[in-house]
Amino acid sequence: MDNPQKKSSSQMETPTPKSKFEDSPVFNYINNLSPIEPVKSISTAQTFSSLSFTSPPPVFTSPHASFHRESRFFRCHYSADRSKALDSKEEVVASADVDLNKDATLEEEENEEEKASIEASCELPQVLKSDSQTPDRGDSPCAGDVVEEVLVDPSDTPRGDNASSSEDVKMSLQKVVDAREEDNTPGCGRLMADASELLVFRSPNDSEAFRCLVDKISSSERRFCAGVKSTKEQDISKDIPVNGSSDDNEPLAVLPNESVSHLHRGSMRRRCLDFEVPGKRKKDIADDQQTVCENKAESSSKCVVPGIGLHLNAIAMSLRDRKINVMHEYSTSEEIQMSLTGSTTPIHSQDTVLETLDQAESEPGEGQALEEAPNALVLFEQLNPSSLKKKRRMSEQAGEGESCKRCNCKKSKCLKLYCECFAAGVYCIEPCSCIDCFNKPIHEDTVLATRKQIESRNPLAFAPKVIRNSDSIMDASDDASKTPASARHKRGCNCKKSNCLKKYCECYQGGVGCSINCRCEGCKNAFGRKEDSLLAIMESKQEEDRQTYEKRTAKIQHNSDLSKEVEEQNPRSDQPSTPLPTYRHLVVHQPFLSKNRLPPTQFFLGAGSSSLRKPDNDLTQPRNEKKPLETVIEDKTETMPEILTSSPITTIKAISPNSKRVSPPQIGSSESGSILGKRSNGRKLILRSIPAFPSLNPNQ
DNA sequence: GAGTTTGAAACT
DNA sequence: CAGTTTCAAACTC
Repeated sequence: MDNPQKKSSSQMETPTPKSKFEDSPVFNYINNLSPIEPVKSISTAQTFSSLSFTSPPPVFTSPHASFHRESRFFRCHYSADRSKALDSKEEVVASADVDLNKDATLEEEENEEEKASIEASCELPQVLKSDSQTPDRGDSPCAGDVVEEVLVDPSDTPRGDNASSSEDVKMSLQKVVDAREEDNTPGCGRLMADASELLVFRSPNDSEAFRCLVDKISSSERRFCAGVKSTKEQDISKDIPVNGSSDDNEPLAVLPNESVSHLHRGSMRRRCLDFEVPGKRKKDIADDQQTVCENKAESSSKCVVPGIGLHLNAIAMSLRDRKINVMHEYSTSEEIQMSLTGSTTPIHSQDTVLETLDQAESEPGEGQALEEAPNALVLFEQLNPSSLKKKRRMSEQAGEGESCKRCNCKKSKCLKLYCECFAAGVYCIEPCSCIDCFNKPIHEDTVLATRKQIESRNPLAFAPKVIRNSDSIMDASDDASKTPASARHKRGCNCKKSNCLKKYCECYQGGVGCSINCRCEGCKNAFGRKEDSLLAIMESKQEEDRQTYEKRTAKIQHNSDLSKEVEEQNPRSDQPSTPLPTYRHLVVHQPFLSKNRLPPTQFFLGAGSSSLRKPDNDLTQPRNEKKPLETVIEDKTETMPEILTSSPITTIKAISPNSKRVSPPQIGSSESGSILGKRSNGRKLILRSIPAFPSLNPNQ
């Protein structure tokens, strides 16, 4: 803690380069906008890396799916806080230097206090425990641990008192900074950065903490952070520099405290905490607002949310469930916002984002994860509700006496998805009632290996089970988004007896309606029945079809008119005489598409070709159908102009899906009798005809 | 708190 | 891929 020398020595290298970045307004701006960037850049840029990198991939990367979502989310909050921070940024830096000494003296005291408070809380034990339990990692203690503690702190502190909580956070941050100063360990910086960002996101209240952290960091690494950090709170002490999370590539010093954890562990724990924290926070908030005095509840609240997947699922559910009530209980919108934006979720999201990012990069194939990410707000909702849910559950099950209960595994050793903690990507903690639990930092290797194994089996095993439709995805089917079931369960449920009206149903539990993917029987899901979703899809499909049809017809007519004009103007012997070639050409193109993707039957049935698409990833069939259809249609429309230009009108007519409308009697002359016949029916016919073409062409 | 029900996860 | 078993949460009493 006391050695500025160490830090200075270790940090010296980085500062100069960083300062450059920091100086650039663009860099700052980017940082403000997306916390992810800075962190990532750090990790990559870092030379220390090994540690920093190792941490992310591990077990608790599960949240990956939410990547986009979170990024967006962050942006929102971030921007808010950051804008403020930007203003004060310079001040902060300056102040940081000044405060550095001051903070150092106070840090130890604060640390002790924090520890005490943390220990008191349910989760805290876990963190500390993990540290103590896992001496093996002790080699590389890093700020990450501290960060975790910090995160825990907020949750621990009763929410009612924002100021107090923020103070705690601050304290913890300072602590982190101190530790960091002391620590030379490389790679920790990243964690720090994450933590700082997380904190920022966490809640407006925490901003103070941020500042503190920044101050310290800046003090220790002023050059480093100077440009980067940023967020300062408007109201509260502006002097405190907000830390640029990004900054901290520097090696972190080893933490003297027990709390100091190894790098890996730090990351692991941090994640765990992240998940939990949100829940805690929310719960705390709710408690505070509802009843200031519910101390017991606090403990339970601390225990909060188990896992991402569960979170997501449970969240929505909990929201709509009773938990919603809790939300409403927030006296002011501000509070809600705080809880949503600032408080816990952000942290999750942060981690999630990072993890997601990593995964996304590593796993290009997982579009789902990205798709899932869509709405930060949604994520919030999900996360918060889950926390609420958890809270409720804990309070109910555990009762007040028991702090927090989480999993209750007896045979799975908490190394299977049966375990809520494991599934959520978090370590089991004391509140868990599990037996022979291996889901602990001590068994990190085992946990990672198991997780890896499970992921190998199912890459999305740790992804959120409930997928919110992203805008992009939804675009085609806005209707779906409008429907109550804009979000869907990843795989759908398989309920037989619960009618999707109980939490046995994952869809219901996740607060989402059942979808095509569900194999449930007698679905009565309050959030949307499977049948409803089907109907909605059909309707949307029809609507789309109608629109596309209209568009097409209009286009076709327009094209036909043009072509006619062209013909009249330039009567060519070539093309007019040989409509077939062009025709074929077109045909080939279209047929190919249709052939590959759409079975003729589908076309017939699904008049609404494109509309079918369902927002959710799930609808395998609808999606497939839709895609092909869309492509076909587009191709047709797009190709039309070419055809027109190069070929006679007749060909165009024949080709056009709308041909029936265009209804050119002339075409009949050409070879494609079959085509014509098909054509007569309009779109469907055309599509159907498409497949035939390929075969014809070769022969001819 | 114990027992039952339920459906996901895991296994075959 | 389907059927069965295992598992732990959700639920009931």
